[in-house]
Amino acid sequence: MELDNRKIQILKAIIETYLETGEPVGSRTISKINGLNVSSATIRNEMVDLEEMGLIVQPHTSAGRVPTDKGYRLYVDRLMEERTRDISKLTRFFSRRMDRVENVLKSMANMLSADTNYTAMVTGPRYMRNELKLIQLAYLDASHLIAVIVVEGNVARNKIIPVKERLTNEDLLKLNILLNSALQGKSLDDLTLKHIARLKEEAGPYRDVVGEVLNAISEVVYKEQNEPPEVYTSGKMNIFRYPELAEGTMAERILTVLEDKGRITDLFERDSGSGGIRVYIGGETPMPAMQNCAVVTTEYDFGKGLRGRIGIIGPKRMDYEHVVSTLKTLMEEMDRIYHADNREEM
Amino acid sequence: MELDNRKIQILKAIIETYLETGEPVGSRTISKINGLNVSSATIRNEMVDLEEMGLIVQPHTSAGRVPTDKGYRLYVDRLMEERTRDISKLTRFFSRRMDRVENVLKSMANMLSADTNYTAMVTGPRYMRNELKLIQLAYLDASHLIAVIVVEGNVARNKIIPVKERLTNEDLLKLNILLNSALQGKSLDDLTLKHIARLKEEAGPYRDVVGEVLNAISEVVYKEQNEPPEVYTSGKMNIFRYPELAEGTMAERILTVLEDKGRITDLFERDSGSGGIRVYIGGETPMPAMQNCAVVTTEYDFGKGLRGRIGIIGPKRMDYEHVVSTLKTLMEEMDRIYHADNREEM
DNA sequence: GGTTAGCAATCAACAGACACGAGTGCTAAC
DNA sequence: GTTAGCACTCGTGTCTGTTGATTGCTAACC
Repeated sequence: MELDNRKIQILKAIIETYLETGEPVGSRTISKINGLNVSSATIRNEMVDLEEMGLIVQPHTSAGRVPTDKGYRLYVDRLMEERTRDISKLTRFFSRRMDRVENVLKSMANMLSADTNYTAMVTGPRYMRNELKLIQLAYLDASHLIAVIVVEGNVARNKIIPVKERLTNEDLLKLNILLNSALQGKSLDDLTLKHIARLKEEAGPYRDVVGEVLNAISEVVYKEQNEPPEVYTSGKMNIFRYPELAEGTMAERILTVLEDKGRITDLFERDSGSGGIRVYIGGETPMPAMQNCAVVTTEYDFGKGLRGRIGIIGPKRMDYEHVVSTLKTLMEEMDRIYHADNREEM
Repeated sequence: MELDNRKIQILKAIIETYLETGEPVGSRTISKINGLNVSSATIRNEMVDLEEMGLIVQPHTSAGRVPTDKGYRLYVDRLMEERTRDISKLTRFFSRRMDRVENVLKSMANMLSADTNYTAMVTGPRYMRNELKLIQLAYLDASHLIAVIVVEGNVARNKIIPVKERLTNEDLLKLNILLNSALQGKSLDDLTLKHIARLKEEAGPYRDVVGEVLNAISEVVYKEQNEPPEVYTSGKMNIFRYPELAEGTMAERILTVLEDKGRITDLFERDSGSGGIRVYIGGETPMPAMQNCAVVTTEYDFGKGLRGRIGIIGPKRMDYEHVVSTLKTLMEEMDRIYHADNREEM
C-alpha cells in the first residue's frame, strides 16, 4: 500500500498528539487539527490503512490508536524535524574551570535529566590503551609506601603498600627512576614475564617492593579495563512522571535494570560501531523490562581515548526531537571545546 | 491502666504476627497461639485495653489490629529479645586483604541489604581533623605537575597543576621537602595567612607553584570536610518487597529521599550524640515520605577519625531483632579488628 | 470477678448489572 | 473520493448484593 502524503500527515499528527497526552488518539481529535480539512470518517478510513501497515494499533476495539514501535521508528527516521537548541545551558559546565572527568560527567547527567525530564545516564570512560604515564613512590609513614599510578588521560590511582625494611630517600629515588624508565609508555599488554623478571632483578634488595608495585599496577589498571565502567545517573525518579512506566511492577523492573551498571553498559554499547546518535524503541532494546521504554544514546569523546556513552531513557512516547537535538548540540559543543585546541587539564 | 503480663504477651504476639504477615491480626489468630490458653473473646477484651493505651489500632471496624508507632516503640525498647548472629558472613569482607575504605563500605552495604532484605545505606567517613600527612609533587608531562595529597586516615587525593616554567628534578625535590616540612601534621585550621606568606617566600621562584598546591589542598580537603559525605547504597529495590511501601506513590517518594545524599545524611545523623544503635519508627523520622518506614542506624568507626553511619531502611514491620543484632554484631567485629591491634593498611 | 460462648453488627472485598461515553466500522448518499 | 449517520464494541464508573472476617456486647458460667 502506498504511504501517501496525507497518510504521513495523519500518522505524524497521531504520534505527536500521543507524545503529548499518552492517551490513545481518536479520529475526531485528528480531524480537528487545522491544515487537514477532512472529516473524522475520512481519518478513520486512513487509520485502517495505517493499521494494516503496522504503524498504529488499537489497544482494544472502540479505543483510539496508539503508535507501534514500527510507527515510532518511521517517525524518528523520517518524520521528525530537527530543532535547534539553545546551547547556553548546555555549555555552562564546560566553561567552568576544568574539573576532573567524573565531575563533568556528573553535571552532564544532571543537566540532561533536568532539561529533558527523562533519566540520563553517562558511563565513565573506558581506557582503550592504558599506557602508564607515571609511577611515583613515597613514604607515608614508617611502614607504608604510597604508590601513585597515572595512566594516559591523566587518571591517577593510588595504592598503599606495606613495607618491612626501611628504604632511604636515595633508594626510593632510585626505585622511582627505575620503575618509570622501565614502565613509562607501556600498557598492561606490553608487560611480559620477561620484563617483570628483569625489573625485579635490577631492583636488587627491593625486589619485593617492585613486586608489590607491579601487583598494584595490574590491580588498578586491569580493574579499570575490565570491570564495567562507572555509571553516573540523574533523574531516575523521572520515570514516575509517565504512568505507562510507573504502573504495576514496571517501575520496579526498570529501576532494577538502571541500578545494574553492567546491564546499562550493555544497553548503551550495543552495536556501537559507528558514531552518531542511536535510538532504540521498545522491543529494540535487549531488556524485557524496557519494552515500554525508548533509549537514545551517543558516544562522547574528551580526546586522548577518554570515550564513553551518554544515554537518555524515557517512555516510548518520548520527545525524540528534543532529546536528539539536545544530544547533538551537546556533542557539537564538546567537540568544539575539546578537539579544537588542547584542553588545559583534566 | 496496668500493662500486666498477659497484655504484654498479647501485644508481643500481635506485633510478631504482624511482622510476618503484614496483615491486621485478629483475636482468633492470637488465641490459637499456644502458651496463651484463653479464648478469642478474652483476647478481644484485652485488645480493647491495648487500643485504649494507644499501642494498637484497627484500620477499620471489623478488621484485625495493627501496632501503632507507640506499640513498635514499646516492642523495640522492652519486648524484643536479642538474637545472636552467625558472624561468618559478616566478617568475610573484613578478613580479605584490606582494601580502600570505600570498597569496605560498599561491601558492607551489599552484605547488609542481602542479609536483611531491606535497604542498606552507609555514609562515607567524615574527617573531623584533617591533618595533612603527605604532599608529593611529580612531573606528569612537560606542562603539568601532579600533586598527591594524603590526609590522616590515608585518604589520598590528587590534583593536576599546570606549570609554565620547567622545574629541574632537584628543584622539585626541594619543593617537596619544603612543602612537607611546612605542612605535615597541619590541618586546614592551622594554616594561617602568615604561614602561607612565609611558605611562598621560601619557595622563591616557585611561589606560584606553591600557591597552586595550597589551592589544591584547600579545595580537596575543604570539600571533603564540608560537603555531605558520599553515600553507598544497596538494595534500594527491596522496598518493592513490602506492599505498604510500594503502593501508590509511596515508592516514588521514598526512593526520591534515598537518592538525596544530603537528606540521608540528615536522617542518619539526627541527635547522633551518643553511640549505640538508634531506631526511628514512622513519624519519628523527620521525613514525611517515610511515615511508613523504620530506620535503624548506628555509627561505625575505623579508627583514626574515620567515622560514619550505617543505616537500614525498611517497613515499620521490620524484623527489628534481626536488624539490631546484625548491626550490633557487625560493630563488635569491627571493633575487634580495627581497635585491638593496628590495621595493616587502608 | 474473671472467663467464655454466642450472636448481631460492621465493613472490606468481590462480583454482577447497568448506564455512559468514546470511538470505531460500515453503508448509503453526495 | 468524501461524508453523514447509525449500530456496535468496549472501558469506566456506579450501584447493589453477597461473602467472610472480625469485632463488641451480653448473658451465662466457674
